[in-house]
Amino acid sequence: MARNSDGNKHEMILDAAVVEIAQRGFYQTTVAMIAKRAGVADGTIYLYFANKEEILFSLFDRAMRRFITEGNARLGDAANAVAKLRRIIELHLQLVGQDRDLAIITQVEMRHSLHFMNQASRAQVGQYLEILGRVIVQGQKEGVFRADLDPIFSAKAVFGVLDEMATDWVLSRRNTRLESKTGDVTDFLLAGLETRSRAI
Amino acid sequence: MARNSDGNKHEMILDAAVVEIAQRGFYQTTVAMIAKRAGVADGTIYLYFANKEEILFSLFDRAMRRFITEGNARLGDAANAVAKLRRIIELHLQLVGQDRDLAIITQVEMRHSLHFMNQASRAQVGQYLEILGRVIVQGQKEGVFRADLDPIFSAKAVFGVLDEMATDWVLSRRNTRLESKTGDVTDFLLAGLETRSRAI
DNA sequence: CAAATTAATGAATGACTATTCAGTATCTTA
DNA sequence: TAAGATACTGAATAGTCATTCATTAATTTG
Repeated sequence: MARNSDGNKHEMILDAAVVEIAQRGFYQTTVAMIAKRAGVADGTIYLYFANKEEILFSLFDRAMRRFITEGNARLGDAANAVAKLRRIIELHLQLVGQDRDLAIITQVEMRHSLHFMNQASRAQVGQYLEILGRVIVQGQKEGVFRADLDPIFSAKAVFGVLDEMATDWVLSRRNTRLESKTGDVTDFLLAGLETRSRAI
Repeated sequence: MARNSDGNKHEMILDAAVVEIAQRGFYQTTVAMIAKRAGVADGTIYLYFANKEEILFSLFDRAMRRFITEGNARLGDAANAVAKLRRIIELHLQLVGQDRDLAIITQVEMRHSLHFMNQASRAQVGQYLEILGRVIVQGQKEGVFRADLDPIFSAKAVFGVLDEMATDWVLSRRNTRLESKTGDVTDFLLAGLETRSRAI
């Protein structure tokens, strides 16, 4: 047999990897298992990826690219900082909550090594934190966010809350939707960020 | 040779494991490496632990026991909810920030498998979340925390911020102290929790 | 002090699995 | 349609490492 008959094998392998790794974890998943689910021979994996670890890296890349594309597409119009922050929270929970297997990998599997966290993952998270930071600075300029907050710190705090919600959702067996936390999160974070002049 | 000449071997092995696993990650660390650093033979490890994974579990247990002991010892006197929350934040950052190797393990290495996260780790985090939740309920009864917040949600949000600070600290090479974030965190979280009646 | 008991050793085992590569099938081109 | 290129296969390889256990050493007991 030969020749890419149906779909893109690269994609098919990544899709298979998501399912297998989510189920068993990266180290318990063998290359053979991924190959089997993808419907290719073991050796074929190595025509598309240099080694097993690169599958994980590619997985993260693909997810992050989608995340950013989708994000940009849906964030553009938001005018003020509060609207932007609302949108980011909504988007984050929506996108992570969309695919549980992928979420297992980003929230759990991918954090398994300093090496990895430093290399791929944190660089991307860093970009995300920068975007958040800029929104916070904007809000401070608009006078709606407290001026005394360190934007870098605040960005991390926001990310921390979102990330914990995501992890909690992944680990809970219940059949809730992650999106359902959007209101609570927005409420809590805005309370922490906004100036009190508009108080109740 | 024989007979526990110097210290408790169980402890010595765990101490060695912390260093080795922090350096290389759990899967890159061999039992032989741990044995070597602990100054015992490979086989000796198995007189104290059923298998390699149990070393990781025990590590977490020991850390958590210390965390709780220290916590109880230093939390007892705090009277109102705000004081308690301040103390918890301070304590969390102080205890995690005390030992970087251990922090690498709790913040990174330990999160590498759903299996583990479900079993050991999350059960303990659950207890911690309960304590936080109770403090928040107390604050609501005292009238200082917003009554409309879901305590369970709020506890997770608080934990999320603390956990993100810890992870960020572990992954940053800079020589900061984690404790130095105490003020910012307290400030941010109280703003999110407190009623606005006491405004500005 | 001679059994008997306990603690520890570390070389050998056995299982596992990432990766390779010689071979096979399909497709393209001239 | 024959030769060449391309894509894929999957059995074999080679290395790694958790775990075992026969043996040795120290300690205790009678």
